Parts: sequence; structure tokens; C-alpha cells
Amino acid sequence: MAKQASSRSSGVRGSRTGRPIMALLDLLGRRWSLRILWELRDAPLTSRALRTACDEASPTVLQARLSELREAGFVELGEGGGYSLTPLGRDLCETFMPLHKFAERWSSKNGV
Amino acid sequence: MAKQASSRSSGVRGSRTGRPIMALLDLLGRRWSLRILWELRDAPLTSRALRTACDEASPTVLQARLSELREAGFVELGEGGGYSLTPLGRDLCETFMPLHKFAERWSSKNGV
DNA sequence: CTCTGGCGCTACAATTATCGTAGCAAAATG
DNA sequence: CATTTTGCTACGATAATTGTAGCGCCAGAG
Repeated sequence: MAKQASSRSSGVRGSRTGRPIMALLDLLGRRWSLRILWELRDAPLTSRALRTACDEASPTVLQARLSELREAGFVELGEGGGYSLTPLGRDLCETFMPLHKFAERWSSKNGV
Repeated sequence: MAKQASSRSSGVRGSRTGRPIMALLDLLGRRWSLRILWELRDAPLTSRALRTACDEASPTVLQARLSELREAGFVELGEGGGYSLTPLGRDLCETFMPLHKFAERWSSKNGV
């Protein structure tokens, strides 16, 4: 795999291009990335609680995403356990929060 | 896998939950989804041009994502060829456009 | 008509990522 | 000490993605 170096955020597709947006788009375009940020949006969650919130996704991926997200500086693991958004992560979350409203508008046009 | 029914948007993880945001998050959390929307943001592109723009991603996935995005009503294929955003798709794109600025802010804190 | 060349799209094998289950060591609790 | 919960990992099975090649179609050039 060799995707994760150690403290660099460059296992991300598109980061080679020097366009940060590409790196971000790629990082967020991985399974459960967006979901994790979303579930953490207003309260810290333990890894298990997060797993439950994420429809019982496998801990393997969750842990991988959590590592990436932590490395990216969006998520952190508190002293007494429990994952939470960093200020930067919260900022990112705000950015695509309007997606919520959009989703509802979309689903009605989509026949649910 | 029976992911794509035909004209339903329900091969999407989370759509079972009845929470449209989950369905959207899952759809966008697939490889190249966000990137495709991003590349189409201000001009239509032919499938080849899109492939070039997407760092020569394999046509297999691109075509798959394009189908999903078309089914979701975000992207359409014009008469004379060329993919473009639908009004809805453009709307979605606007939603996460601030990500661009965020990405730059992020990359500077990240040491690139 | 024939020959390019671009279009959207597909086949297929190889490689990766993800899933699902089980379980670990460490810390907290009783 | 026994139990529970924490973050995290192993590993075989399954699904998604990659890379390369090429299809049928159509417009324009010769």
C-alpha cells in the first residue's frame, strides 16, 4: 500500500499537482471520509460510537480514514478517548454543511 | 453487485436510512465523483477531455461515475456530445465551491 | 467512397480498497 | 481479580478501481 508516509499528507492523489483542492477532493472522496466528518459535526464520538453512527462500517476502513483525517488535521483524539473535530475540521465541516439542505432538495426532485 | 438499478438512485449507501444527506455523502464519497463535478464546474468537457483533466483516470470508473452522476441528475450528456452540469449539478457545485479557498488555507497549515 | 480521427463507451485481467469477523493490550470500573 | 470499554489490528473474502486495448458510430478531408 505505502499510502501513508508518516507525518506528511502526501499519500493523497492530486497533491503531486500542487493543487491543494485536488488533494482535498481526493481525501474527501474516499469511503466514509465525508460521513465521518459529518457524524462528528456537533459532538465528539468514541470509535465505537462512530462505528455505530456510520452504519456499522468495518473498523478497518474507519481506522484508516481516522488516521488520514487526523494526519490532515481535521480530526483529533482526545486525552480521555473519543474523536472530535479540530478547529480546522470544524471549519471544513461548516463548508459543506449546506449540503444538507441541498440533499433534501435533491431527494424531492429524485422521487424518494 | 447490482449497484445501478436503472432509473433509481438507491444503489447508494445510506439511502436506506431515509436520510438524503447520507445518500449524497455516499455518492460524493466515491472515487472521482467530486473531481468530476469540479472539473465540469465552468465548462462542458468531452469524455476524453474529462479523462485528461482527471489525471488520466481509467475510463471504466469515469464512465461509471458519469452514469451515477447522470442518474442523480447532476450531469448530462449534450446532443453533440460533451458532458456538462445540469442546473441542479451546478447548484451542488456552488455548494462546495468554498472548498477551494479552504483547501489553500489548509495546505499552508499543512506544510506544502 | 475511403480514410482518418475523435466521440461515448465497453471488456478484461491485475491490482487495491473495503468488508466482516474476531480479537488484542491497555485503561477504567466494580 | 473480573468485567467492560477504549483504540486499534489481523486476515480471508468480496467488491471497487486501475490500466490497456479496442469496439461501433459519425463528421470531415482527401
